[in-house]
Amino acid sequence: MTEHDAPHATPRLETFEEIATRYPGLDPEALHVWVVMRKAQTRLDLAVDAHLARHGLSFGRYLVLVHLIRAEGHSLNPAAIADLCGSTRATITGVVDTLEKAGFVEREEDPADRRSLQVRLTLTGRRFLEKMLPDHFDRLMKVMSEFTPAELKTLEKLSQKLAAGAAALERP
Amino acid sequence: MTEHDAPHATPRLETFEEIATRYPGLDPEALHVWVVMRKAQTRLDLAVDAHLARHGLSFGRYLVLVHLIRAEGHSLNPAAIADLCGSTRATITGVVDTLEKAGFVEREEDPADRRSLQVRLTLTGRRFLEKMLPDHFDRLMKVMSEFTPAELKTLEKLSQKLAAGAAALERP
DNA sequence: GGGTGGTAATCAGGCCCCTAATTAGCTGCA
DNA sequence: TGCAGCTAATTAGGGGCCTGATTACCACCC
Repeated sequence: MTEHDAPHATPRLETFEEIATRYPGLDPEALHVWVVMRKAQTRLDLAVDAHLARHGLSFGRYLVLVHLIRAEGHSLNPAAIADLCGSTRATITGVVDTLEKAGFVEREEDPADRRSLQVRLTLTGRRFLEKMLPDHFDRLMKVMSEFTPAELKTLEKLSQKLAAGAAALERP
Repeated sequence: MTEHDAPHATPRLETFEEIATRYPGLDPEALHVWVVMRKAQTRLDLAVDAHLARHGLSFGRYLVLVHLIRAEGHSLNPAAIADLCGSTRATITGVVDTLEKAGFVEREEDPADRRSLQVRLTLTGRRFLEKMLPDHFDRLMKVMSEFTPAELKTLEKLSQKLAAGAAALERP
């Protein structure tokens, strides 16, 4: 009746595993490590999001705040923030809206160019960061304390190879 | 005038880096590796999403299709799919809606329990996977070919430690 | 047999981030 | 001068995934 009632009639690939085993260039060990690695990354991502959410932050909001506190005068324009965060100006507009409502940043007109503006961390925002960052660092250090110094070096090297390999996903 | 005009008047923590260096438990090397690692993960995530998007898939849709093709009878109920994908039933409802519109899956009533249903991969869906998976595997292998067999083993081990460490982010 | 509690999927509404279109202002050149 | 083309930020609208409420149904137990 349906195709899979007669699997022997045609040499059809029936499952993911069959396709995998028949794919000539495939290294099962490499595929296994890929899956383990991606699962770990997903779990870490979720944990980071949940951790930041406890402080009322999304990752995007957190990143903007950190770039602002690092910046000269705790102040940047939206375009610069977008570049530093690797996101778009439109996204930054929304994130800054939220942070402004929370009182953590404020927008100031740029007298030299009326198209432009500066986003400045407020005192409230700075105090908030000073309060949340120790917990943040504490948790990061607890994650990283799984690794010996030698493993840290290895992790860094492998991360760089991974970033290089990501380019292979982006090609034609 | 504003607080930061008089940085010497109060021993205030002014920047992320200052907070970091003053934080007693902080290992700068570990923090550096954390940042390198997270950037690599972000880049990989974006690359995977872009690669799947070229096939018209989100990661969620891809995952549902893969679990279906692996399943007995290419068929699962939404609750099982949600468990396998690590997402909620409500999310699966939406993903299955999209896949159904594309003709890749169909819903069938479960005669034994009228609350329940089966989501089945259609022939169209299976053919689609058979066509896209070789490209998918090809790209994954290109990513993983950055690593020697020994490095793969190390990567697996470090990934597992990372997943274990993620728990440290989740605690009180 | 009829209510009570549990479970299946779905709906309603929200958050985050994206792209494309829009508005406003700058700049350089005929 | 005035206009063409660029650039800044925003708005409009959409996609993906979430939580919490809702609807329909099963199953147990009195």
